[in-house]
Amino acid sequence: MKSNTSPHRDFAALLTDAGLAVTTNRLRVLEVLDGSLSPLSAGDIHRTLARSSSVNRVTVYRILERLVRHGILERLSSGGRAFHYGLAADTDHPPHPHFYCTRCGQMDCLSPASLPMDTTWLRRTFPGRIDKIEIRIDGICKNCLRKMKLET
Amino acid sequence: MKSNTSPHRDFAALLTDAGLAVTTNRLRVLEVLDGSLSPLSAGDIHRTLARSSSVNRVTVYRILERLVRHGILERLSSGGRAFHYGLAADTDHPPHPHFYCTRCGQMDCLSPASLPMDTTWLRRTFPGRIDKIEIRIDGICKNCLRKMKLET
DNA sequence: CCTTGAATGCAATATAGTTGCATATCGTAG
DNA sequence: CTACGATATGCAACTATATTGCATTCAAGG
Ligand SMILES: [Mn+2]
Ligand SMILES: [Mn+2]
Ligand SMILES: [Zn+2]
Ligand SMILES: [Zn+2]
Repeated sequence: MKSNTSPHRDFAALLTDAGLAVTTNRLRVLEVLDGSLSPLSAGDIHRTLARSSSVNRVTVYRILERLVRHGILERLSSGGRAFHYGLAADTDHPPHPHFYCTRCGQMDCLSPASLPMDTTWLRRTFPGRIDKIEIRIDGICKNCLRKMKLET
Repeated sequence: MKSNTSPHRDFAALLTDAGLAVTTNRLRVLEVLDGSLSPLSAGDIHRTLARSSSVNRVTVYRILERLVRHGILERLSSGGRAFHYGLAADTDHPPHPHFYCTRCGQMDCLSPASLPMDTTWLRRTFPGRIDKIEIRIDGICKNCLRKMKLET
């Protein structure tokens, strides 16, 4: 029985299909990201993994890089200095904008419908190759706004 | 006589109006960005300035940070590791998406009309504070595409 | 099991940006 | 015009994030 509310995919198959070895570290990275509501930085992921068992942070960087290059993860620039990573868009997880809180560094997924946009003209007329379109909203998240009020 | 095709603004006045001291370095940073067709990284700007006279790179970082905080410049995340800076949007220079070439690192301004989008619903319903909306297209620029073909 | 190429760990290195503090410059009051 | 206080700049050290080289371990196929 496979739940369709909790979207745990078969990550081993996902890796195999991409021609990648199935290793504990790769599965654990994917599980962390799958379990997260929002994209995480390499540091976030490394800290999370390190709580259950030791992984080298370089390994985390290499896994992320590799999974991004195979289209399994997507890498988002965050408005801060660290990239954030999330499961790549696919049929039941369409591309969407993200919100980045410049105070706490938290990144959130927004609904795909929150910022509707038509890319067909751009894609038809742009003279280079388009690989990705990234939309990021920067600001202060709800939680931080509340904290800021309390502080004053 | 003031040209209206070549958009050299009175940067000294711009600084004064913002309550900032008018220094040679600040004027030179603004001139470099005004003369550039596309947003530049702090490193680009520093190299350009250093060709005519010596400036410390820390000074460039501090100028950029300050001008961004006063709304004179805007800071764009680039898909790579370095931020890029350009003159902030205003009435005759509306916000627009940017293209980032992942091969040569060049960033280009796109026409504001190239990716039309309606932000009103998002702005009305988002529970946090929205400071900026950034749209970036990543890919390979025309020039790099040509070079890549020649190489193969 | 064995073999082999890929994955991982670890140390060193790279890149971009930041901080502390001393000195130089700007803006203004006299 | 000059002097003074505030701020900008230079320089060195430092931080945060990511990458590279190389030795060791592990996964996948026979
Ligand atoms: Mn997302
Ligand atoms: Mn632009
Ligand atoms: Zn926040
Ligand atoms: Zn290019």
